[in-house]
Amino acid sequence: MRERMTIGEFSARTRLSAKALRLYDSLGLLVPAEVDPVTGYRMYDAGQLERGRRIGLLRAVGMPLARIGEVIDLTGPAAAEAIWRYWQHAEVEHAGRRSLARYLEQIFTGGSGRMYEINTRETAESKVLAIRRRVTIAELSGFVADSVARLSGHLAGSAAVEDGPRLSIYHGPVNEDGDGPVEICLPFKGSVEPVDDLTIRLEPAHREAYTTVTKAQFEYPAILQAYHALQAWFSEHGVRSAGPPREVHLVADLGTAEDSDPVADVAWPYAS
Amino acid sequence: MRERMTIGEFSARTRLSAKALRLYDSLGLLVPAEVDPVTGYRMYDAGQLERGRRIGLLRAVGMPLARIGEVIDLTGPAAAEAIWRYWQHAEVEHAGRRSLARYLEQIFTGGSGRMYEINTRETAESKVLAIRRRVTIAELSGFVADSVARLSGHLAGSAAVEDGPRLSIYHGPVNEDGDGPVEICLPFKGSVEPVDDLTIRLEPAHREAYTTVTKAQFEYPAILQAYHALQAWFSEHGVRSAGPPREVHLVADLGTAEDSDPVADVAWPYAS
DNA sequence: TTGCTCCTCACGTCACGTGAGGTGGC
DNA sequence: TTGCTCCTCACGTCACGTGAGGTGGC
Repeated sequence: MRERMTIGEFSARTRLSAKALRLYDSLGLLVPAEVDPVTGYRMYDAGQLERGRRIGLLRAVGMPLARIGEVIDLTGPAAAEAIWRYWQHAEVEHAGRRSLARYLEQIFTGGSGRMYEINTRETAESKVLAIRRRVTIAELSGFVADSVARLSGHLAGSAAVEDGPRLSIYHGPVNEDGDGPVEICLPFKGSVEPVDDLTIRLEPAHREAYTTVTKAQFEYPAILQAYHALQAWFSEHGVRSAGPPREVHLVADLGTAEDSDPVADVAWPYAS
Repeated sequence: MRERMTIGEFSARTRLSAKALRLYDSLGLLVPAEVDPVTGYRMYDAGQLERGRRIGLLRAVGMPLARIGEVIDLTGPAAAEAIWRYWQHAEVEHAGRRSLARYLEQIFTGGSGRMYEINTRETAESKVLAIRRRVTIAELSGFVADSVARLSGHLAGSAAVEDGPRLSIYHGPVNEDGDGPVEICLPFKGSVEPVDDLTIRLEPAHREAYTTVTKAQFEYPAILQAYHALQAWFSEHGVRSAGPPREVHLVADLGTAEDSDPVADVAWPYAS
């Protein structure tokens, strides 16, 4: 005979609340071994205790229920990799927040915040091959990589050649769960036909302020520091932004860069 | 003349959404310089941009709006300390999650999980002076410290003496935002009068399984590992818990302990 | 007059906690 | 028969996003 228990006992033995258990049931994440069709009473099997406890531990690590649903039935190396990947993401986010927290201490104590050196330059008008989409933070790095590959692939099969560093232009705010239109641009010389959602346009000449960031400073949310430093610089110098901010890619492949390597300029067009 | 702008422009220049700005207004966190009494249009002052940006940065660090409300008007060392304290808390939490994530990789890959050595022992019946309350995770360490001070203070002024290590007994689950009754107990010899919410009771003799944890393993959520290891041990040995789990304090002052110092036994009474 | 921006509800998200009001099992 | 446990709504929390339906300003 298998050992059966009510939700109350199962709750005590897994340290999950009854409310949480009912939710996991309705989501199909942890379904009682038996539900009385008349009373609706849930009966759990002793063999389900370990699954319940694992769900509780994964929640304590911060994993959302949907993700837990994908992970909970894995075993062996597949399970280890899924958890490791989730955790690496959490580590990167945490490192970004740490960097921002330090920067905030600087700002609030009135430290002149000279952690970012700001320079200015003129850019010339250029033709760009571009793709634009609304993405969330989580999709961003994948979108940039895919887009660069598609755009440079298309250029390679044409009568045009790349001419200048690649750009990510942020037409709206991109943060935790909000999304904004992001445009990836490859400046080129020669001529190229538009195809599918790839467009061709002129990026106008302008004056911009910029600061160079390292790979560690380039991840969200640490990257916000650079934006803030540029905005502060605008205020100090009595100028105003004159277009969406952009990231100017200094390296082709982020994967091979060290945390302390400069990988991009964060640049913002401005006018008096 | 001060420079005034609509919510749309203020939104673009702070990269905060209009929805967020309306929320901050209603919370009194960032109130527009002027609101048209007829149309309800919000007009912001250029001088408010920096405040808006700081709120955005603090949100990106993960600080809740209520906390931001307490911090945003601070300057100098007071501001630095407030941010630092918040961040230290985040660091401790993150370290706990990291430890849990490693443990989960172990469990899921079927690693026998021998990260915690489990032993058993018999405990004798003892008189305890105790205080019990429902607390959340955030209040827990303060509650333990205060309670120990109150209980030992009361014992010091009586005809009794402490007799054995101090206990924290968890009568219900304590986690992120849920709370469970927690009881702090000081075993003693002699006699003592109950006062206010301090009670005197017998802690019964029992057999318990236990594992010793270091200071690093003692913080939530890393501490969940020890509980899980004990539960797994129960399953392996075909026994059942016979009372609420407890933490047996091995050191008087956590503050002076190193991360790798053993500071407590996590113990759980059981029966066949 | 036509877009564009702004306004205020109201509902959705996520993972539950907390009653309310009612019933089953010992 | 009396508590205790269990059940299902329904609403609250947090920090917004996303329409719906309506209006102001150029």
